[in-house]
Amino acid sequence: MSTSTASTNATPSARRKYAGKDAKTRQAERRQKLVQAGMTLFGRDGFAATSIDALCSEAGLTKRYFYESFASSEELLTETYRVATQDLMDALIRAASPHLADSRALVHSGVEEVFRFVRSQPHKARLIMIEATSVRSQLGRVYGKSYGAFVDLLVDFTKPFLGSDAPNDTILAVMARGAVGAIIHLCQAWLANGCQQPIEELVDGVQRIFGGMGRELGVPGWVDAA
Amino acid sequence: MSTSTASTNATPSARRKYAGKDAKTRQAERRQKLVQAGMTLFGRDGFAATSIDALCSEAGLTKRYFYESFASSEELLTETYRVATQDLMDALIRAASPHLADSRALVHSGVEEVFRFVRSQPHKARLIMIEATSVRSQLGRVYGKSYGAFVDLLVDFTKPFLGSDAPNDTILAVMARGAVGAIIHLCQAWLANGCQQPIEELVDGVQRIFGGMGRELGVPGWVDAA
DNA sequence: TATGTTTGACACGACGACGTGTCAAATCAC
DNA sequence: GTGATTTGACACGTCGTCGTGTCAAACATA
Repeated sequence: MSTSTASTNATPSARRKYAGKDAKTRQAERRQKLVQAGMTLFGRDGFAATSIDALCSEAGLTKRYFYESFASSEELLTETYRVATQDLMDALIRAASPHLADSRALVHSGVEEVFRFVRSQPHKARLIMIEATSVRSQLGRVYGKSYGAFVDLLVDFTKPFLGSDAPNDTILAVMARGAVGAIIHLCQAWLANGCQQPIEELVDGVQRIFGGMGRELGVPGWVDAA
Repeated sequence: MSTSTASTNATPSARRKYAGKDAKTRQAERRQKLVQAGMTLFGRDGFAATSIDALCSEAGLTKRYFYESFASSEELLTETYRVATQDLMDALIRAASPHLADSRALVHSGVEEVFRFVRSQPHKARLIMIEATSVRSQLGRVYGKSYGAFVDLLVDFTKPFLGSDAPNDTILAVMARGAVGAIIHLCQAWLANGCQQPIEELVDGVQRIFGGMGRELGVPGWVDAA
């Protein structure tokens, strides 16, 4: 498929090793390098301002190897976004899971982790929070799904604490979507200002929003607290 | 300025009327047409997918007149965004101002109006809610300012109702920013699904978020209500 | 009607990005 | 060492957009 020579087609010596690595391994490493370059450039300059040549240059590869792994610039963006989102999701779960029983600590640790993530990996964050919303077609669907995953995560974290008079799932979903949106937008504004505002202030504000929602939903830890 | 003939420069006969209209009037009308075309195309196809030729074609003008009013595609986008945002702001104030005394009605009318606006003018909404966040440089600043205006509006609407134990302005600003972000994100998701979900559900969810925040802030109408 | 301005249509060169192709150098297997 | 293959560098043609320029037709004024 790669070369036009019809004779050496199947797998005669395609498994040759280079640098002690399998052909498949090398290919995967190149792909990995491209995704990494995508993190840097898409996150720093934005999708529209990033050319395939620039990506290859950043990855230390040539265009040939770009098209080996991706059919278009947007395809790389989609994969890059997927990886970045997964990273955030992992970090979030890792930070929050020790506090599954305490709703206040759960919110605090989760929210704080998001802002920490944004500050420590601004490129990745920019990709997730800003660049993703803009690009149409392909990424649109991926973004929708991924965004929904965070909403679902929030709902899952919340459900165990819900009171008996909580609203139905539809309204709950709207609230969760709004809550995720609030955090995303705070991150966007924060990034736009170079993450200058102290994290504590942001966490405090978000926690009050969540606190209000917690009261609204009859979550035990919130209803009586000041 | 327009032609290079240095002789007819000042205002010898530049005030000639065409179609019964002043030169300045015609120029303003052309500019207006371009802004309208920007609403349609930027809002429908996105900034990246909209060429200057397409804008001129949509406006029924030629490129000459584009550069007469704008130096670049992004300059038109900025102006288009400014107008669209102003429209939303006006609609919002118009809908909310009859209910300045009743915090519940204020929130309900305001939030409902936003969703109504989005559904009735999806292009404009897409421009405000989605396209604006993506484009860098010029628009970045305008977006920040405009977004801040909505946040300020919300704070202004809220302040009269605040209890004595309300948090300081910094935290209040974070909460307001988050609240605006929640609405924007709900609109984004709503738009992505073709505005299928009933407005009442969205309004209900947002109102519960605001309700929680109202309780958190000690707003009279919210603290005791179910 | 005659004149000069405004307008619209379109052509032009420049530029950058894309996707493909070529070719020599580096590298491994035998 | 020899041959085959992977790799990197780069050239090429194509395309779309940009910004400017040209030119004839339409039109208002005298």
